[in-house]
Amino acid sequence: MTDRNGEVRMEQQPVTMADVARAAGVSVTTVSYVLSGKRPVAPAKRDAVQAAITKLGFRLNTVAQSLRTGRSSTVALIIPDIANPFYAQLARGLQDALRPDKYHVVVCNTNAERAEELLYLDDAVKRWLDGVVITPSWLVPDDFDALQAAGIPVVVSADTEMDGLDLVRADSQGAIDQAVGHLAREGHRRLGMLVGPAGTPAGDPRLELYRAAAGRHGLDLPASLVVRGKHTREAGVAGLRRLMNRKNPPTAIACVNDLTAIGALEAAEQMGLAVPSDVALIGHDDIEVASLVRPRLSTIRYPAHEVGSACGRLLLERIGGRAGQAEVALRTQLVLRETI
Amino acid sequence: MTDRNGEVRMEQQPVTMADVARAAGVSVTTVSYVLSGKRPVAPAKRDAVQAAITKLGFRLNTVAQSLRTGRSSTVALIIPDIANPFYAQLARGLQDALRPDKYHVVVCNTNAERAEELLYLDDAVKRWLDGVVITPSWLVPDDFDALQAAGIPVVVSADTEMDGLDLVRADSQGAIDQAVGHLAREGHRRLGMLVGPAGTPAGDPRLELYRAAAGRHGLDLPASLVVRGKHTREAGVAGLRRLMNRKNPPTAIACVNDLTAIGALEAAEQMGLAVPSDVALIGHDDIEVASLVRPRLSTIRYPAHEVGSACGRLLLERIGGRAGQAEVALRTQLVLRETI
DNA sequence: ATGAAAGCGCTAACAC
DNA sequence: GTGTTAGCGCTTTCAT
Repeated sequence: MTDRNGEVRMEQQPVTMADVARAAGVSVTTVSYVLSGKRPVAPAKRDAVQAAITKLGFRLNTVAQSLRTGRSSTVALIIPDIANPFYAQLARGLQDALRPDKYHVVVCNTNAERAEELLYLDDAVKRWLDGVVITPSWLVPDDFDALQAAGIPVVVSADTEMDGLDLVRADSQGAIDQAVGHLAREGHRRLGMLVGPAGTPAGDPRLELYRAAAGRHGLDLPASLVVRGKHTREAGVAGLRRLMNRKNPPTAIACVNDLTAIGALEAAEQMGLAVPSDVALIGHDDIEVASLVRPRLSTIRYPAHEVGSACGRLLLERIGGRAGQAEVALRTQLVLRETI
Repeated sequence: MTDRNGEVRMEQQPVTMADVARAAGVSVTTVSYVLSGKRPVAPAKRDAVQAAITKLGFRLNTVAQSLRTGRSSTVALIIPDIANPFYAQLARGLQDALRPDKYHVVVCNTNAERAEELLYLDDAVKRWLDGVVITPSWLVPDDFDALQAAGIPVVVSADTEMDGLDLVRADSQGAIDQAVGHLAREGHRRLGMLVGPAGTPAGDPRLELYRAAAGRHGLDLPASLVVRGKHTREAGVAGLRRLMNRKNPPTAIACVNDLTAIGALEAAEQMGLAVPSDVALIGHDDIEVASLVRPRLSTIRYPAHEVGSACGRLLLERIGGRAGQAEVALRTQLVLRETI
């Protein structure tokens, strides 16, 4: 390699503990213990070691440490897409919770594909990661067997329980009920929904919640008015078009998240439909853009950053060895803006 | 730990290569080579090894591999904040470029603080990361000496060259010139700017570009009209307020990025100022929300995803051992919407 | 309070 | 084509 002046430079040999020990006139054991503080060291030697460390520019080799201890100080965050603002916020929350303990977090994008999810789980055991937090799109509990066998704690962030795994969720039931109640009062009778694939954590739970609320408030949410798709803006535009082109379209549409709702908003505008007078629209998550679009999106606030940090704290407990299954449920909240 | 049924379960011993070798009746060398393919192995033994691997559920221990080879297959992405959509996009681009090679990327949020930046750089050498891509807020070339000494490739994503380091940038000069030209034609004469701290890669370059363009087109960009701050929405609202409360306010404001521009937009609305008739506003980056706010934000498109993947490709080259300094410059482009 | 030494699981000379 | 073996740099038991 070349340095800043274009001259060839040797890569320096890394300085090891043995080097420090030699320079300080002590054993590597002593060096190790001044670093870890796990056993008392005579002040004189302590100082000698510190001096040698700074003089030589020694840095503890974390991978050797990991090989020895079996702990890597890194956790994986496995999500559909970091470019989705919801997950970016969640990632931030997780990292904030983990930083005091100096964990690294590697973020893994699955594009909501099962193969990718599996691959990253496998990676986690191969790399001896200390934990994983995941928002699964297609995984079932059995898929985590290898992790469990390897003793790697998993916390899942999802709406719905995954048999035996730690869970961080937000309970949207109350907020959804309120939203649907509001719709009913506004005179809506036919509700449509844009949601994820059937049979997945990303598809069923929110739909069920809306279905139940619709029943309670006397709205119709017929199967013909639920359209399945990805959780993207594009899916939102496609979804609204399909719904509003039905012979008997809904007057209100619930969207699985804000991204799809925003797509729906665009599509409505393109079709010349006014929101909420021609179609009411409701999102989920309350990502930042929700309040930036016009009309401002009514949505169900799902606190991504808090979810992330809750996942982090739970993970830390598990890594620390505290066993047992936990389910932490965050508060969700209807935020009424201009689209319903 | 407890398994899904609540029963206590032992953590299984990891299966090692030695186990596989024993089961297959070969040496660990052979196992290693069937895995790496770095030397031919007799088909019969190959099959025996494969069989043993699947039978025992063996997984290569990556950290042992790293200790031995000195390569960790992970790189760091060091940025101010993953919750900023621009960086989230960049992260995605980087990951997409790196995935075929199975690199892990750990994302590190610095909050644009020098201490954090330094800390993560140090981490990179301690963990023997294979490379780092960074958008520095405060670092100077000397800060990278330890990485260079350790032979860890660095690519920086910034507007301005950092002496001796690989750089991925976009050249905004042309687009900024166009934007300012447009402003001049619209009759603007006093231009203000919201920008980062002086003396930093986040502060100076874009300001200089605007200053030069202003000069060329006969606009004034006096020091009294440049306000320094963070690159956040909040800084945007504060900034616009300060500027528009001057005795002699600007008629147009250039913002260092879209987030601040959006903050400015909000502040303008709150102050009852119409955009662009009372103040024209221009952003930078063209993150997704730019086209979602009303009025739609005119901005300079800086392709985050492409930048990220360019960083990834460059890093791969360097890790592969190709030396030399590169500077890749992406295309930037004025996108005219409704705010200027 | 300190040190010697045995590995953690793997790779890659170096023999054969 | 295959195996033996010496480490990579650290932690930690065991002895002193």
